[in-house]
Amino acid sequence: MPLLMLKDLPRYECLLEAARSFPDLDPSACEAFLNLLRAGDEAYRQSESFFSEHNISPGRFTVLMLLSGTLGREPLPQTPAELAEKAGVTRATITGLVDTLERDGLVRREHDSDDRRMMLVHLTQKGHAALREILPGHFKRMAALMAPLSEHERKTLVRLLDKVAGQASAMGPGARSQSQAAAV
Amino acid sequence: MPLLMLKDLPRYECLLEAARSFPDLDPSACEAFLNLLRAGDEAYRQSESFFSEHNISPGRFTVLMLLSGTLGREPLPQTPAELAEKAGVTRATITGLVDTLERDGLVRREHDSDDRRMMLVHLTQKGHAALREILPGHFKRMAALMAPLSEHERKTLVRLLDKVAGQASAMGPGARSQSQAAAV
DNA sequence: AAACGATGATTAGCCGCCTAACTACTTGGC
DNA sequence: GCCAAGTAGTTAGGCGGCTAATCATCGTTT
Repeated sequence: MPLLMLKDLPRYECLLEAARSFPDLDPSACEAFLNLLRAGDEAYRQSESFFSEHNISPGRFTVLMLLSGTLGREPLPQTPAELAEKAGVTRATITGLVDTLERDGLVRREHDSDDRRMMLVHLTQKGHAALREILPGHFKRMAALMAPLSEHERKTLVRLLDKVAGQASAMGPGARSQSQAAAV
Repeated sequence: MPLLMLKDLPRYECLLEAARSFPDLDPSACEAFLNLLRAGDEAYRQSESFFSEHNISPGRFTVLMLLSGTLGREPLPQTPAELAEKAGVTRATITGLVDTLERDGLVRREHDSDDRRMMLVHLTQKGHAALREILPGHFKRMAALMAPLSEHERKTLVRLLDKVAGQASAMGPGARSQSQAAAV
């Protein structure tokens, strides 16, 4: 998540003191929120750093994953609109990502035969090979990052994060709307 | 965190099945990792949506917060290098952010009198007023997002996220290095 | 006094996100 | 058959991140 963010978060004690001047400041909510942004950003930068070693970006990797279908199965061509919906970005963004993936030979576009407004984006053999090369290291990196947490702690983390994500969706603007997708 | 990310994460059962084809895939680590990215992204988008109502971006907001010093205290002029270090971005990025903040009259730059290589960035009165206008709503939004979690769950979340962030730092490339900063 | 190495900030160009507008195409009503 | 409305994808421009290069400045050495 390339986004500007503080490297060191304020201590809880500082938040308590700040709450004196700002009655709307809930110290524990603030602390949790900032820690979530920071951990999410660091997790993203970890994957970004790893992907750059393979000359790909997280966004392009996600597009390749969506086109590969369920892991180990048949590639699944999709339209830019479908990719955008599943990835939670705009169709304009997908155009840019597919442009560079096509330039590098990892995907190819073709018009739908029935409706020429629509494109189908296909994973190429080269794209498939690129994924197979990247995935083991990606999974190792994920596992390494989560190594300090026990199985129980991971389940707890997922449960708490899901609560927050659910609330973000319920709060509306800014959160990604519901859709069905499966890709790692 | 404007970054491309899946809207709906794969179910744990799908990860278990995928692990058959990819021995490096640790299902619980993968699930936790993806949930962290998604929740972090949604939290970021929540704040981004809120800030856009005030014609500011999260990055610029962070710069203003760093210049305001500890909440409620005296503004604290800083150099672009200090801002970059504390925010965990490059000096080039800070140049761009300060450019637009200066254009909008929220900050001003002046050369350091002793060393003219260095700039000092000051928060203006207008910038200070903008912060005071934004902060109550920002804190309310944070509190609303974290409302589904009890105090105990928030503490647990912070503890688990801190473990992950610590591990990211230990893993090196991609993670933000340690520095001292306090700003909300 | 001049040269050199280092530092701080900025600039240039790329990438990935956005919104808004545009182009190509499809569908349905008349 | 024509036209209006809507859809899909792309383009243009802005913003915020990056790297690498450039410019201005400082301190040290000769």
